[in-house]
Amino acid sequence: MDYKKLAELLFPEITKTPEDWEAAYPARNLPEGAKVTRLGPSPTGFIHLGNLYGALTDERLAHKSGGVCFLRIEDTDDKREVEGAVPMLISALSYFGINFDEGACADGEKGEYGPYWQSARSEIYKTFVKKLISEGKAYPCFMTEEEVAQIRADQEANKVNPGIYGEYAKHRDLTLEEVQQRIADGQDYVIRFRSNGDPNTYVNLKDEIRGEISMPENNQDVVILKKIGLPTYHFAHVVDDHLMRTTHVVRGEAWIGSWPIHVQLFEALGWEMPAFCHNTVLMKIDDETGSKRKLSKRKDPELGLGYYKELGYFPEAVREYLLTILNSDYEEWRIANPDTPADEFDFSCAKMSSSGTLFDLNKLNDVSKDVLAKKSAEEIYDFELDWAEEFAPEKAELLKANKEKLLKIFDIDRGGAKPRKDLISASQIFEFVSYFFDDYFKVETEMPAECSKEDIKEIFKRYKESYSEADDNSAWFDKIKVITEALGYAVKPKDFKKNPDQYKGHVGHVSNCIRIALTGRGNSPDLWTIQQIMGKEQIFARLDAAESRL
RNA sequence: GGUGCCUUGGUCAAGUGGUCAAGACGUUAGCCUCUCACGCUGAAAUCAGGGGUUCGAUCCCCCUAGGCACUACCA
Repeated sequence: MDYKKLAELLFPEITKTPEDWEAAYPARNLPEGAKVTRLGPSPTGFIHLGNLYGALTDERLAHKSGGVCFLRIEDTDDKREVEGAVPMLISALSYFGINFDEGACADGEKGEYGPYWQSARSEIYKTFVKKLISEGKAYPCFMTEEEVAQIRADQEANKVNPGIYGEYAKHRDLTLEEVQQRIADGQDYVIRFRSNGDPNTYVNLKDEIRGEISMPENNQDVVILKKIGLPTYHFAHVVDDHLMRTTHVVRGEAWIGSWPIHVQLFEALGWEMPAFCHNTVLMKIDDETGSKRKLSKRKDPELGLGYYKELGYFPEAVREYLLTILNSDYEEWRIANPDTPADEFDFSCAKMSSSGTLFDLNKLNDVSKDVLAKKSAEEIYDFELDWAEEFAPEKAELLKANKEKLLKIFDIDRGGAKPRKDLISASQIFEFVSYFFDDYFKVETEMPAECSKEDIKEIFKRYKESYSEADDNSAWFDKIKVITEALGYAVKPKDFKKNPDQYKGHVGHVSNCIRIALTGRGNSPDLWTIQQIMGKEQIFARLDAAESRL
């Protein structure tokens, strides 16, 4: 068999040589140790937290090392492309701080190693397919999909390993004449890799996250070029990551199984392998079965990135959370370096877990509280406003009309050594401060049982009589104490706890009557501060309204 | 069926042939305190099971179980 003739017969239109492409995409000129990573999504639209989780590894590895992170669209499957998916993907990732140095952009692409859409790289793939054919390392296979399916069915029935290999690779050794004839007959064909692997021989592979992994050699004559003239993932991955000079292939653990195929391909092409990082996927507990499973775009719409944006989580908080579950030493680093930008953390594959992590909303919220506690009132306000303008226009109006007031509200207990940590997300923050606004004020808590209606009325009456906006915090509280004592309540809660029979209640109950009247809730930040923001008019109106509800 | 990966408290996890088996979230007791939050001090809670190897195993080996994934002209 003259393989060169076969190659020429199959790909007469390919005139470029492998050397041409090598020259077109020279080694990158990067500092020592700089990593080149890539994200290779298929353009199917929806993107969820799990995708972000994976993408963050690429981004950190590259940017922490002074390298390059690029975006390559893996659209070799003509059936899956979703309109507008790529711009959506890019903007969602960008919102959460994942930006690419090169590759696909919303309005095209940038960079010297393109095209970055695999569907536009057909000529490149074919050049290398042609090379493999000319060396006898690949061959055309004319079996129809039905034939292949039948072989598989027979194999399963006979309990032998399914696939096209050995005796099942019927077109492995067709003569040049046979190939010519079939093409003349108009038969479709794919190009298969001619595997010389032996499943009884094992290959030892090194994974940056998991260490050494031993797997049987691949013996399948896998398809490398599909009927439609585009490559399968296996071939595209090998060619692209070589030509785009990727140094670290970060991908899901699902790819471990086909790793031996990729190894063979790299060897057949005479290329050096990049480093591999097979990461785990984010899991959740399935509500129905109660067991752990990976995030699904169909079952878990609430884990879509758009959902977090809509709830108003700070992108920085989501990123911080992801970092804490991505690198096991991140949390301790953060405790030791509370004010250092997250980007300075020394992200490493070695600190990644090799078992699937369960998504934990509690933890996300906790991380978010810490992140927000360090923001200024202005930053909180600006974020809140941006969020409202996109998702709740009527709230945006309110926020704009009350900017000064809100800045004061957000400033309560902010910035000190022990800042409040009760702000989580934009939607929750709005809810948290909503009682300041009459349109959103709701009575959520009953008056304390310790206080009778008559007492409450009396408390309000005396409170209004004595109230002065000029009082400072302690002067204000002294007046509360006076009322407390006069009505038979304990000024010190401890006294009440020691002798509950001697008092109707304590100062906490009395002040909570006022708190509930003003905020509708039993819990709130410091009452005096709240009143300074509210102003006398609103305070008195709320007290009167509360009294009328008794 | 075959192959591979994974298995330390409810969750994320550190860790080593000899430890009282870190830490964080959550839960919880208390302190502080006008409520909440913050902060502080405590508490409960973990090495999947069974065999080996060893003076000794969470750690090394084997088996089992469970979870996850791959086994396409999808990625």
